[in-house]
Amino acid sequence: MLSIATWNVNSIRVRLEQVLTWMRSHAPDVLALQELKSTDETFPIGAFSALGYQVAVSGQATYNGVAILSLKPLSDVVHGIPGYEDAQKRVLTVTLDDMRIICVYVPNGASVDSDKYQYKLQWFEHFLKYAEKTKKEYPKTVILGDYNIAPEDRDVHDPVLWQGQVLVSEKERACFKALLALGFQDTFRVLNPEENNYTWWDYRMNAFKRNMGLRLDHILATHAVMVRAKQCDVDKTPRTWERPSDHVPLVLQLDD
DNA sequence: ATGCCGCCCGTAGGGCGA
Repeated sequence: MLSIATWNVNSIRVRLEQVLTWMRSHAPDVLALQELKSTDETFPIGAFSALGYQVAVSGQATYNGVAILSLKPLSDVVHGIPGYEDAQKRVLTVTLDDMRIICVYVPNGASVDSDKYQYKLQWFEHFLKYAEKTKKEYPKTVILGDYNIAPEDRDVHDPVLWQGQVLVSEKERACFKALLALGFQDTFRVLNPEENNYTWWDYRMNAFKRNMGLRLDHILATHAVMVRAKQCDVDKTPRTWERPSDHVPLVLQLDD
């Protein structure tokens, strides 16, 4: 078994002990992290190497920042989307054996009438080209992280309330569908066709207790990976801890 | 609803996230 997980931690400095606790009990082979809000210099590499993990990190002060932790050796580390200049650190790619792994933190978009929404859509066009190119070079590709898109109405606690809003809008969903059309599969949805589950709950309004959530974090995989996929599960437990991230881990299990 | 909560920077309160 190989387990591959993703978790938007909303500040690695604040969440370090929770991440370490979770890693000790789950022992993921690979953990992709988003929203580090940490520079490369302040990222706690030593804490993860002490658990036996190799670390690749693309940090940024205050906002964004992504990392990949792996028990197996990582190689061919690529920062960002090649050919697309972006000061925001949102993409990190590594190779593990013959598998390419892309950790992604898709822009939030703020609101559909904002410049940030336009940036999100434009950014995604570049990301689509990168995903397509990567899949051609690596038949076994996994893209995991915080997509900031709820793909369908069943991924939204109140689709009527959310209709047309950022994270749910048709243009954003078209971006996600374009990724699927390239040959990537939404592992959670394929393996749990009937399950309603979310990966993010707002800090406000007691949203977690009321299960007012969205499914924003995803692990996408090409067919050559999907044939090994056994389970993909949301772990809601860390959201019950003191001072949690607003996102929870998502874990994909692959047969050997 | 210019709201709610949490984090960052920096030491007040605005920017940002989702």
